[in-house]
Amino acid sequence: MSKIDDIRVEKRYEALATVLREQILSGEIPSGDALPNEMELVGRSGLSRGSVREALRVLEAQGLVSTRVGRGHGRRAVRPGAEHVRNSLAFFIRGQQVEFSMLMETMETLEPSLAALAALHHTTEDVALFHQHLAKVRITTGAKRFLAANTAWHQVIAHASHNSILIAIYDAVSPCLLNPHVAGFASAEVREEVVHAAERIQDAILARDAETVRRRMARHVQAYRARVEPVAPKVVTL
Amino acid sequence: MSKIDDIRVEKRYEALATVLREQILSGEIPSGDALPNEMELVGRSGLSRGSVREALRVLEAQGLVSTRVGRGHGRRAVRPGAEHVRNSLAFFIRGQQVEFSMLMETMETLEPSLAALAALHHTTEDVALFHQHLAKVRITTGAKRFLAANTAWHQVIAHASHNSILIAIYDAVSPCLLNPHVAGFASAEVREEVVHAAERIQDAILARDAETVRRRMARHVQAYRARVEPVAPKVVTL
DNA sequence: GAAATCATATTGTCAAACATTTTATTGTCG
DNA sequence: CGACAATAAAATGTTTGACAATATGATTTC
Repeated sequence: MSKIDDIRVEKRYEALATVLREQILSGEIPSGDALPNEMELVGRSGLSRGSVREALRVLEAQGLVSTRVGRGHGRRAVRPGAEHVRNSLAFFIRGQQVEFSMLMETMETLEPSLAALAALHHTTEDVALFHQHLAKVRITTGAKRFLAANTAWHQVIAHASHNSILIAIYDAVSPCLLNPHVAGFASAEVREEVVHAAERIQDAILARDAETVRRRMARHVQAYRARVEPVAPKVVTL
Repeated sequence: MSKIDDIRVEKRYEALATVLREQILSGEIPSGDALPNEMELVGRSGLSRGSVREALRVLEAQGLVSTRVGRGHGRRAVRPGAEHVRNSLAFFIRGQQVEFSMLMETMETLEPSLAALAALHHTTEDVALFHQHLAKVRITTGAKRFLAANTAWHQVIAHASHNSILIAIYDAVSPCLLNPHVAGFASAEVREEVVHAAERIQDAILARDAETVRRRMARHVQAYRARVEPVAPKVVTL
């Protein structure tokens, strides 16, 4: 006998969710447009209100609709954004008890590429942010605030890549690295070293020299890892 | 007046979902364990069954619980896995009308790193799969099947990195590149070139020479991009 | 015309029943 | 005693109907 296993009948609310999801993702219901209200969907689908609500709840959890109560409101279709990717990645990282070294590998993968892409794609608005944030890093002295400023600069670089997929991933992973590592930035020496590296990276970005950017950022992240990994907990708890 | 805007009262079912989600992610309810059944939760939470069900539906959509009906079953806690990340990334890519060049940038970021990590972390089981899949690529001639075999080989390399974060992302993105590009692999010349590149990459992986692997894979992916991008549609439709 | 009031549309919540699915139990027959 | 069939039970799925909460739109009042 061949597999007649796992036949999983589709539940009614699932079927409705699937239909609506397809309409949203295909653009048949454009992003921002109102969905039919619950009673309307009850009428059209033949399901009860409870089942309709479960379908809508699923879509909401998947980031495809947003809900507001009150006259004139209701539910709108939403294009799933970076926040949602961030969420599910965060669940993954927490749930899988991901090791710190794995996060660092991910950063070593992402940051050089993001910076290289920033070198290629950055705009004049990006440049303004570069200078603004690097200046902030230069003048910040406290370990904790220095780390925050430095992180913000990295963020700005990442966003200048204008690659929303990589940005979404970066935004999901980078917060996981912030907790315990303040200590590594206590000394003025280390801070000066970091500022110097950032300046050289930013210079190369402004010169649109992608390969130099990639090399320098790779070294920078490796240095960060070498400084932080001995102190960091093995498993990320978030 | 400061912001008293967007006060968003938390709905009751949301509150319950949050509590249960925290219990699952923290490991208080270990993965695989049964959740309390609906009536039990009704009793404990004071909510109605409908609200309890909406909470559970949300968690299910977030990949944190699985449901089976029938005596002896019910709901189990689940550690959110790669499939869920894949899903939400797929929604993002579809919904945002991502450009093809952005996908290629992502692959150019991921593949060299994945291969380099595979060089460092691969096991003997991985090696067996390497040989097996590369052999398949060598002997496959049809354009379509060649592309499939080649993709499978890349997949094996990626998984040998043993970095589940990067693997999840890779698995989400790589299927988006499969549709239209079969034509690029029609000629025997191209196929031979690809096989040769794969062999050299695999040799370096087996030699655990990560930097050589990274360089060769980077070139390989760039060549792929150069071959495919002129033919590919600008926006990914999936 | 501005402010207060009321009406209405929409989602949120509760309650109780019945349907469906799947296992566990029991009972019957050989 | 064991295999198989019938039945009970436990869990989620679905329906129906009502009322609560919320936020806007319409109306009245001054």
